[in-house]
Amino acid sequence: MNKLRFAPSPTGNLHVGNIRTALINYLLAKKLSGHFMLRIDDTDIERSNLIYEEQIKKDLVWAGMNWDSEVKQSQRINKYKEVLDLLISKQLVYPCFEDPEELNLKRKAQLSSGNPPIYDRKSLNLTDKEIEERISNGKKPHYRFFLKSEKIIWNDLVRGECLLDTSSVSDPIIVREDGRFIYTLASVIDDSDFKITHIIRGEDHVTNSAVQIQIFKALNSQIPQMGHLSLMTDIDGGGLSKRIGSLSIDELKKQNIEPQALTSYLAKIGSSQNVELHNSINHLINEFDINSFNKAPTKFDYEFLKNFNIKFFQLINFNTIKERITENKAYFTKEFWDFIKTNVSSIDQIHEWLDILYGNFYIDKNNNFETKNLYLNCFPDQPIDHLTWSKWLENITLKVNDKKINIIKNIRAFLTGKSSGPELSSLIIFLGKEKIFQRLKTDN
RNA sequence: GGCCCCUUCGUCUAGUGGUUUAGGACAUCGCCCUUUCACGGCGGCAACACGGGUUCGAAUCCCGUAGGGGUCACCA
Repeated sequence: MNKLRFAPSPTGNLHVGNIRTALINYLLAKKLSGHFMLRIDDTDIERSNLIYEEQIKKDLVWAGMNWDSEVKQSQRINKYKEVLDLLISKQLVYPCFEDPEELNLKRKAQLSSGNPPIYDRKSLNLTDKEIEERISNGKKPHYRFFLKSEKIIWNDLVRGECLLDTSSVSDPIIVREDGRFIYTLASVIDDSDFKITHIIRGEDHVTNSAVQIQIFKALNSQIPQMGHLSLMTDIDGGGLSKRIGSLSIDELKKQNIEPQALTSYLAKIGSSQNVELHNSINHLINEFDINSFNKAPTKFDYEFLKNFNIKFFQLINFNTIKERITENKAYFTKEFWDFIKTNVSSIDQIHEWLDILYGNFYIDKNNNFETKNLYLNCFPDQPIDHLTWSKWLENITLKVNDKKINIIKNIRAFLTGKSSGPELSSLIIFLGKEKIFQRLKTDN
């Protein structure tokens, strides 16, 4: 059974980068007829917040992703402790006593003298006696995983063969001084216990992955297949993280970006597949190909998305869009949709047109009522059909000396209060005689 | 600064030494359709980061330069 996971930390809201990772994991899981797990990585209790957790779930659902199982790292601490003890007994993990300031200072010194800021393993040389001494003095240890010096090679699902020399990396801290577990270890334990088969995440995790491969080995666990997506940048090529705030899912919703538009874009960007609109996420699953992704960083083009989002309304099918209608829903028929869809670019606009045609739409009375009256008198005295419009227009032109285009503009304004919209020949049929008369009468 | 990755039209990309006047999609521009706007149809513009090699021949291989991204947390 193939099993993938999305593991957000509930320390903030989802942004486009996160949701792309979530989406690609989801799509690959479903493509492989596998299982998609949501794992809440809340080991950092200080920064984690239940509010974010709830919002993340809402956002995932909004985007059309449902998870098959869910787990929270904060509820697995006992398991982590067990594994830690095991690793300590195998001497793969060792206690350290430097405090953060000390490490920071050391790093800066290494950096300024042109050396890579790698931990010097000073605490590794501590004798048992020295360790006991520190502990009895009230000093609390944090723990590091001893990284064996080797070249780690894996066949990356998107980057091909990858190589990382662990001698260029510090022994990772896996337990903090206060006893809380760090992601590096917790994640491996979970991936191992829950039998995750594929780990797809951003390129920012490649070093982690190499380190974690060694931890998987230490735990005698099966190493999942790894895939590292290139990161998205902003349109100028700068890191996206710097502008996270403006690209939160919340903000996209406010900008009326439709979930299908977003996921259609995010599932294909950075790959060799063309961005096309899907009606349901199943289309995306069918087309998904992890091998089509490029190693080069991808620009997140918000203008593209906005434009694409407009197209959404031309291509989305009736049933999908109907679910989104909240007002005057009874009037939202297939006929109405086919009539209006090329003239709207947001749900709000659909609601507006429903109101114009069927609701208590208010029309400005500051119009020329002489003209209104004249037009009204020219209205063909017969049931409205597809010929009514040309007849009506003809009647008017016989009586007034005005360009047709002006008459058309006037009628559109009188009837809908707008300067553009769907063609009037159909519009008057939808509107009906009663409303037409009502809106042209000057004393209403 | 060390290490890793990347660099083809505005954007996402195809391209693995000759089939390439570098292909597609989206955007853009023009025309047609349309008694509005839009949709739709047709067409145009538009790119191999730079410099050296290797080769009969290089977007493609090698070296260098420049630029971008990532990472080097008691975050995930």
